[in-house]
Amino acid sequence: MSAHIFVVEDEKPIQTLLRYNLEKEGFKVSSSENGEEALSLIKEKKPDLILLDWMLPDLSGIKICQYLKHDKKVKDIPIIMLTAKGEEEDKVKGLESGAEDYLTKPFSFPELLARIKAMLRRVKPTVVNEEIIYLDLKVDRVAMKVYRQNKEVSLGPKEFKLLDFLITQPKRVYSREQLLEQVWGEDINVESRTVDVHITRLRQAINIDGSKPLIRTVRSAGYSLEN
Amino acid sequence: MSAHIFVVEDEKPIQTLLRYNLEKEGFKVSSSENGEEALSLIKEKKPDLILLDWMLPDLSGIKICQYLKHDKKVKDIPIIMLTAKGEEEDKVKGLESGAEDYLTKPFSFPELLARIKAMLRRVKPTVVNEEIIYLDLKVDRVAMKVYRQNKEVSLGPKEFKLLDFLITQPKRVYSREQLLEQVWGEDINVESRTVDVHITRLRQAINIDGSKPLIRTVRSAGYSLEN
DNA sequence: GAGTAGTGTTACAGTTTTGTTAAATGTTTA
DNA sequence: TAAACATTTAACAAAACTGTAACACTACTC
Repeated sequence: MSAHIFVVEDEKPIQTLLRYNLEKEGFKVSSSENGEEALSLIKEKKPDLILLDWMLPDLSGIKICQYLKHDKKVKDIPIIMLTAKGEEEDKVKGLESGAEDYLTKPFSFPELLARIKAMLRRVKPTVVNEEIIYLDLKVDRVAMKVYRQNKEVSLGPKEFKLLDFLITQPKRVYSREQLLEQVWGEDINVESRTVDVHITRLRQAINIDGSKPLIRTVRSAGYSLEN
Repeated sequence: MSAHIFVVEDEKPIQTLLRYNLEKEGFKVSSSENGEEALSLIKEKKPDLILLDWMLPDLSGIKICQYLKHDKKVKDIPIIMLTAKGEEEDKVKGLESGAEDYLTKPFSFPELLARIKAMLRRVKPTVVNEEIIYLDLKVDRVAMKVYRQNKEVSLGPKEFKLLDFLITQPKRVYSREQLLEQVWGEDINVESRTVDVHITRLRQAINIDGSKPLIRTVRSAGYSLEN
């Protein structure tokens, strides 16, 4: 259920505060301090929701909004604007340029949280058919199924999560620590060798015929999904 | 674009003002001055959007909201609350009870209009299928009947709701929490194991012959309607 | 009022999944 | 090449998860 939220906010303290609180609520958080960077990161990461500060040093919020709403790949990501107090004009413009909601600074975090939840609740059914494909491997996040060469393979929960995470950025090498944090959870305390064992199990599970292993070991660094 | 907007507002002058302005914008407008009437009219007319005053003589806005959001037929109609100034608490409650947005009185009409447009733009045309068919399973939402291989099977209310929800997106895996929220209701407090028991009962009920179970268990995740 | 259907909870058994350990295997370095 | 280091794998016991029967309770029906 953990949704991914992208925060565009140039004021460091606010950004930190938002990140801290959102992560405490179990959201995955990415952020950027300027518009240009935000645009490319958003297209790369495809978050589930965007918190967008209206006043930015380079691009204005309205420009970002318009830009995002004209890009097929990201136009359905809901945007909540954060505006300075009393900028009536801006709110109207913002909503007209495609933002889904706005909040006036200063705002209470519970209120923001309620808005975010309301938004995600409404939007989530739209996010159907999340399928990720890499080579002959397909992960269907909605049905929670994995296919290799169009044949379904059965994975245990951990194996599924592990693969699901690895496939989001194929070829990228993740350390055991990163995998533990992302797949197992930060708090949990598990030997780092455990990752190895699960990697082995995952390898066996997705190894239809005696073809390539599909998971690369990078000595003294970690693993990546790759042939 | 003529959408149909329903206004629930007990203060006559405001209602008149809203109606006048909305109609000038080309919307079709219906309205009601009290909660009870509103509920039945909304279910009858199925508007595209609801403007809901938070302070009403009989039912409170929050009650209306909850009521509407638990009624399958109207729960997807977006609601914009109109709250008195500074009722922070109310906003949060409102959004949590299912409202999509709110506006604080006094508000400017352009702003309201922008909100309405943003909301309508976002909301997908709700497909209210009267009959949903998946494989040899048919759910008739109007008659509240379920057929398997054209033979009627009798389900209890909960089982019906459960199946009705599962069939809206076959193959999609729902967690026990999601099922509790959607089928039982958010506020209600029920053990999550209860879902298991009802799944078992539903399985037995729709299992005409000794064929496939039609409901898949996804260990550590939830259930999906699937063979 | 007794009888019935529908619900929610609990307990138990059976199964799957998981983390750990230790030995085996592989790779780099001096 | 040997020593040092890193990864793979099998085995096993513990933990987690699920299915279902049994039971209690409620709300209705006749």
